[in-house]
Amino acid sequence: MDSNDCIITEIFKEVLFSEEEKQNILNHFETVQVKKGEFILNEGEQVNHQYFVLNGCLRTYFTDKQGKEYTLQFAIKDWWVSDFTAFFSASKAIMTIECIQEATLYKISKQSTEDLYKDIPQLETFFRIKMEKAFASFQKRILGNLALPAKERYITFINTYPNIEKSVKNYHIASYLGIATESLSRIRKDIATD
Amino acid sequence: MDSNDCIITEIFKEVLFSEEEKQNILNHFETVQVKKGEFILNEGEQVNHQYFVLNGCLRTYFTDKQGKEYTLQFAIKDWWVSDFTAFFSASKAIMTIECIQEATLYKISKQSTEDLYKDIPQLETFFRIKMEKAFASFQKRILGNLALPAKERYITFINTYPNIEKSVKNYHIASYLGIATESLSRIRKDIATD
DNA sequence: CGCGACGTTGATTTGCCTCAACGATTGTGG
DNA sequence: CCACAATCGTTGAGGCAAATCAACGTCGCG
Repeated sequence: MDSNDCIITEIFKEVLFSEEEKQNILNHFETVQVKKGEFILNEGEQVNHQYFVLNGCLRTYFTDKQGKEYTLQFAIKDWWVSDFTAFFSASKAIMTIECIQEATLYKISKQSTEDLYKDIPQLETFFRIKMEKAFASFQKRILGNLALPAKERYITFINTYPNIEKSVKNYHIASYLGIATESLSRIRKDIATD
Repeated sequence: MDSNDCIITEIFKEVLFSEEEKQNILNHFETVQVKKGEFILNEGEQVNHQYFVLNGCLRTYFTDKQGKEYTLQFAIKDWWVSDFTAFFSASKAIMTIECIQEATLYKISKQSTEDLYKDIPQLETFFRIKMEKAFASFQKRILGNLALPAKERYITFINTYPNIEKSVKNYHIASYLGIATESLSRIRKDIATD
């Protein structure tokens, strides 16, 4: 029961549950281990799960017709990851999720998520608030993309996600910022010579 | 009671309530009438309310240091509007909300929203799902801004929001797309001569 | 009617992309 | 553990999409 408590507190740090509730929650989660270079979701697949990242790093990206990749987000410790647009509407993925640093994940299905909402209303509140924060961060990103030039977007990125910066390749960051790897290289050089 | 039913069904179309619940909900809402050119929120103000748009049109925009405006979103009939980032965290607005076409709004405070979540769990579900959809549309916008050139973004916009297009000035659309008004003008010309 | 707001057009500039080549670093098999 | 290949990052040259600056139509409204 000790290690179970551990999982629960990892995922739902702020929430308190009864023993019965804990057991109920645990029955819906499954641990997954993924290696660098593996994919937990491919474009076109049905999206039935969301994942909580215990450790490691993943990236969610979109691939356009020319094969260019655009990173929507990185996920490290304590983040949830999925193609949420598809997950919420129980439809097919338009995104790919790649493991870029060996990771341990807790996996839960959409059905389980909804069952838990019914059984434990606090969980619906928990996920609602998570959503609100994710929404806010997306809003910030949209404004940043509209209002800031590439250099400032890069600076904002490394300030906002100092932990992620260490785990990912520069070309991943470039694809997150929406610029070419060469441009990022020049920006870095430019910043270095201040 | 008839007109009250009307308000409730306007806002929460999909949800069914008891008479008691309806009365409870109504006690928390207030009708607001705003004229073109008026503001329902200014940058720096405490954000305590969100608004449901019954009719008319508003725009939420961010202003940078140089005074340039970036439209985050338009709101027409059936949309909710606020500086949600600030609303969720009960903090100060970084956005301005301007009425660009005379509008009727239903207004509710953050406190009231949370009280209603406790009294009527269906409402928390309702708002959670709203959030999920808003999150999905923001995700789409981020990817569009990263992956598409200005012309394609404009075409996507007028296809996605044909109703909004009629209500707003071209320079509002330009500020939504993140381009100069002159560029939008040239894109429109370009599209016209196909 | 005339003024101000809005939209268009032209000329020029600029930030970033693309293409190409070349260092640096990492990983792997002998 | 080294050698070599593959991957990743950097640099340079040239091009393009969109910004900026400036001027000029056009429309709606007091």
